[in-house]
Amino acid sequence: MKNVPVIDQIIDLAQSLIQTRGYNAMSYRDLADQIGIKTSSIHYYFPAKEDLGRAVMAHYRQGIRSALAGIDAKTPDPRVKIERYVGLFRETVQSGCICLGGMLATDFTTLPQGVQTEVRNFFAENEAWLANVLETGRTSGAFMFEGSSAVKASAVFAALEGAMIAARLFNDDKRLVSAADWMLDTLSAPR
Amino acid sequence: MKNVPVIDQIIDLAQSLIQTRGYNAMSYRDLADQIGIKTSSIHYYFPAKEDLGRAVMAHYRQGIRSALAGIDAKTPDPRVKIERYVGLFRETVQSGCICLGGMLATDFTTLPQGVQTEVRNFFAENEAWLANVLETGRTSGAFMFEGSSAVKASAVFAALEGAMIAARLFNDDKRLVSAADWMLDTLSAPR
DNA sequence: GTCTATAGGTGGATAGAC
DNA sequence: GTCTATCCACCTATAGAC
Repeated sequence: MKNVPVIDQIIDLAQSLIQTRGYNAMSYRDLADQIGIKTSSIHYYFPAKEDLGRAVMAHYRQGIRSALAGIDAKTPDPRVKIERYVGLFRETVQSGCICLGGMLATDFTTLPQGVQTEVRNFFAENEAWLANVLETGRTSGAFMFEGSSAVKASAVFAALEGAMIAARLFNDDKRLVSAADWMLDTLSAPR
Repeated sequence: MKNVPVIDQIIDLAQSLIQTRGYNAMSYRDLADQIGIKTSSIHYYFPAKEDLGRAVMAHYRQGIRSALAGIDAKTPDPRVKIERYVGLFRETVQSGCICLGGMLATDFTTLPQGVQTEVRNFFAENEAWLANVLETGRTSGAFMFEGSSAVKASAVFAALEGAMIAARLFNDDKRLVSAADWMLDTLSAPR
């Protein structure tokens, strides 16, 4: 058994609740009751909900950053990279969640400004990584597409986010897989 | 000036607020204040929030149904149909909203059961229409793709929903257009 | 149908004891 | 650091006058 610091328990549970229920349906009371502390203890670490929201999104971004670095370290093949990237999404949807970024993007207008910025940065970061993979793949001949790789990357990322939302809606992760397969197929050079 | 019945004002405003802020961030007080009535008057028409939620989603579905019938009546060309369909999404995103179905799909776990059912039906209805257009297009040679048209339709719909969310996030409706262009391109006969 | 008044619950947040 | 106690704003919902 590990002795997980309370602050980490708060962040982890808050992330999970936001991914499942959304920002506005996650409350200090939910967190306190499930962790077994009082709401005032959470306010000690995160005086305002905005502080907690930013911390959760920052932690999530750091996790993605590590995962992307791991993918880059394990394979140079752009196609395999995308496959592994899709694997990250599949893990999330299999646990009954959608992406934190996708959830907060729909909650966007109700978010404190500091959280809004984190959400936009999350999107930009994913799209930048994808754009690089796509551009590398096009150069090597693994991929074939026209136009800006950045524009294509944003379309790919949005398609995955949408597929994730639909997959959870119907409790059917094949929706994510088939959407990803289609994308990879159309990005590949014709046989 | 038209004399819009109060019940219609409620439904219209509730729809707009949910599309902008989400189900849980839309309140009876918001509605009452903006319309200029009291919350108890809204409860007269919609005793529980679930009743209002179902009415809004049902009204939205009816609007989409009319729009799809209008598209079907105006052109038999599958490609043009998709283009007009995308036009519906663009109108929404240009008014600073995302699709009601997409919003409620992320709010899904917090929704009353009756609203959940409406959301699933909304997705199914759009996908069924898309599947039919895709299948017709494949038969006529306008489209070229492998596998089930229903599976492809769900991927197309999810991609549009995701693109919409991202387009609003960055206040950039070109994101929706480029995603739609890419889809139409890959559905068309190979280059 | 619309209102006043109110109930009971939950939201984020703070002061101060320990 | 964690607690008790409390604040006030907001939420959905209902009873009953008009």
